[in-house]
Amino acid sequence: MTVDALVEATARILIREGYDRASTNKIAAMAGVSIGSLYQYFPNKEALVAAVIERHNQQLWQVVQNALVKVAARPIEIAARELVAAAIDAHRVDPKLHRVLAEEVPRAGRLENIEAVERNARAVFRSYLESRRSEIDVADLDLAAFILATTVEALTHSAVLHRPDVLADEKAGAFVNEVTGLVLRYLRTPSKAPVKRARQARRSG
Amino acid sequence: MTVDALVEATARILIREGYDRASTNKIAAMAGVSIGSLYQYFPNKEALVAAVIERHNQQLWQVVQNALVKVAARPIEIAARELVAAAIDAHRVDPKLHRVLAEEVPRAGRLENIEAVERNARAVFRSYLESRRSEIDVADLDLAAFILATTVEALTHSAVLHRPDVLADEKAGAFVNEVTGLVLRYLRTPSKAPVKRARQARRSG
Amino acid sequence: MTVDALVEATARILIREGYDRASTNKIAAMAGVSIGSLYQYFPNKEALVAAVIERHNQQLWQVVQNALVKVAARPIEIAARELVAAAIDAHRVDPKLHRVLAEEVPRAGRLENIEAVERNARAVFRSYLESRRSEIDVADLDLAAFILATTVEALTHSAVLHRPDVLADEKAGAFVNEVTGLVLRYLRTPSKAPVKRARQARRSG
Amino acid sequence: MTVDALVEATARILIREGYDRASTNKIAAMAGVSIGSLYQYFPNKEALVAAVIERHNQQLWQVVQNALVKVAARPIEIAARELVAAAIDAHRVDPKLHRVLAEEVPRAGRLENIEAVERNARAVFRSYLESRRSEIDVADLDLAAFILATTVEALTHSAVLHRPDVLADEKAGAFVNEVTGLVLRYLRTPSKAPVKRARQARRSG
DNA sequence: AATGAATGAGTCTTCATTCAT
DNA sequence: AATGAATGAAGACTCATTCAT
Repeated sequence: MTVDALVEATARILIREGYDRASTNKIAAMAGVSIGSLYQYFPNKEALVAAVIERHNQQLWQVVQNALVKVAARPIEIAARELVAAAIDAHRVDPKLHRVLAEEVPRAGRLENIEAVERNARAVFRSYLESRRSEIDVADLDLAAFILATTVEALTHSAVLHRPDVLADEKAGAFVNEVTGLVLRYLRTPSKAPVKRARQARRSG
Repeated sequence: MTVDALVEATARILIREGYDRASTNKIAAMAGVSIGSLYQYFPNKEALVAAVIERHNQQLWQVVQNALVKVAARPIEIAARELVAAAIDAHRVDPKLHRVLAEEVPRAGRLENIEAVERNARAVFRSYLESRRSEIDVADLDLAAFILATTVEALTHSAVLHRPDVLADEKAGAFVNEVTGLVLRYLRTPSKAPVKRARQARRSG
Repeated sequence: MTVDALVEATARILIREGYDRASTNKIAAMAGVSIGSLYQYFPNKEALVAAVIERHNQQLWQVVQNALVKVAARPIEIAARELVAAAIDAHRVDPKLHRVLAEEVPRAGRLENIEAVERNARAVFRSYLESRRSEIDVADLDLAAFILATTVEALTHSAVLHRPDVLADEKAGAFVNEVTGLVLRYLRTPSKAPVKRARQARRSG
Repeated sequence: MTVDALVEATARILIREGYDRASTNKIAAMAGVSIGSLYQYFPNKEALVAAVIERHNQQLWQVVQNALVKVAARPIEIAARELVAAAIDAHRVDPKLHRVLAEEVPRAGRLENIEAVERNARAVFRSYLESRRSEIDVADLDLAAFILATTVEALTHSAVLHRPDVLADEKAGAFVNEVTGLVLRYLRTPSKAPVKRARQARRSG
């Protein structure tokens, strides 16, 4: 299928050349398709990249979705660990592409959906927390969902993309343990009274 | 003079147009300087953006540095809260610029130093943890430093850049509390035994 | 089509403007083609000029080649005259272009083949001399080939490009006679003993 | 003297960079002078190059002139050899610069005097031939002067600039012998009757 | 549906030259 | 006299996009 070849070629070129050196001509060439055909299926370059994002998101979502389903009825201890592992797997789907999408593609126009998966995951994760309300000890469920989703995404992203050492065979388990522990302690330990003289975050110019 | 105007103009254009629509001609125009003058001070576009990154990093570092100094001899409870607040302040130095640098500028060639501050902060933060070794309960100090620095960066980044609601005047305190709590519980609560049937993160293709 | 138009336009612009005022934009305009099309067929300006040189050399070579073939089996007296005439004809193929190529185009990179024809001609001419070894009286065939080829090239070049008077209808015959005479006397007259007190060419700094 | 430094720097840059990569800024820098000062002494780049040509021609002329004076009253056998040697010496004054001037500098505007020396030499040489009219056997003195001057220039130019092998210590004498022989035979041997069926040089398009 | 030649606005960059100090 | 910051026209080249076939 021409469309598939083009999306695949776009992904490969994005990885090889980076976002701003990726040209539609190179993409068409790599797809083994004429530039004319490219424009028969995609109105412009943005749409091409959007399709890549779409496809990549779909794949990530699959991984996360699977984990969420599997874990839906399990207690938090199990769920946390499983979801952390799933987050790592998700980042491993196509790390190089993920890096380019995360670090180079401008979130403008049709391309603003790069973070769609994260939003999705956040929402579904919030639902999960809600269903486990009794087991956890947090004041603001929304805030907790935001904090945990962001944290787990950042840690697994960073580990997979920038710290391969942390995920080396013999250490990966420890990493998962640590992140899981971070999550669980946050959800279950009653926080101590806030420090008295605590200052608020200052406003800057 | 001219150099400053150019760096400032570059930052403004990056914000207004994004990385790949930022042209040296627009930058020169915005700086009120001829294109020739631009090239008298900067060998190419990359160098201009590198200077912006340099300057931005300097400013961020100032903020983080100040907090670290102030907190160097204080107990973790205080330090954690202070550093979270500092991380928020740092992200508030120039959030729009920070967003472009984080999301659009390719880390290639001279531009790979975008994350220099993060590396710096991570290292200095690790030193701090080391000095407080007795107060904390973690197995691997390096790993803990990586986890906490990444977490705090991600949370404050995300809050400042994407979730202004979370930092609204009446809620900012709660956010800082939560993040601080996340950090402290991680550092002080002995983790429970890992879940028995826990699976390791799977290797992907 | 387009390629030919571009090469032709390049030649015309080279003649009209000289090498360093010849711009790819002017060339495209003169060819009645967009600048984009120009770069679809030629990777850069150098390649365009190289194509002009190639084409010009081809034409020159045709002329010289024809003469050499016609003369291959003839005695020196005939051959010399014929080749001198051919050299004149060759320089008349496109004298203005020839002047620019000879005097302005830097022999660098892909452009170093400007003198390809001369090298060719020298080699084939040497072969001819070899085949006529018995009729001629020179010590060093290589040296003789170099001397005669250089001489005839220079004289016909100079006459065609700078001394039209010398080639005026009623005088052209005399010029050919003279050059032919120069060549034949060199090839056939045993040189007298070199002057006794002759000094060698001095080395310079 | 600033002027001298500039002319010298221009020559050096011409050699190092070629004509069209030679910029006034580089020249000023190499001369250790500000670009402003450069324009205090030379109205434009052309004038600078003209000065280099001027100076180079002066030096060449010196060499040729000396030889001509020394030889003025000597018989042709001596003179020919001496002048050939002088021509070699002249080309050795600054061969690299000579090459650039000969092959890259456009003979336009003020720069058309590149060949001034050759014209000079031709004229003076003609005078010499005239003074030796009785010793030589040529029909047209002008033509003979043109032919010999062009020939000797071309051969010594080519040898010095492109065929160092021909001027290697042990072979230089042979080269001078050959060229001298070429000249003398041309001047003294009565030419045989022109070949009967000789065709004239054809007119080309 | 597919092709690929053609387009031309727009990009980065150079460089001869000016002029206020 | 000297400086060198500033200028901006102009050049080489790229690339998203169109359209006739």
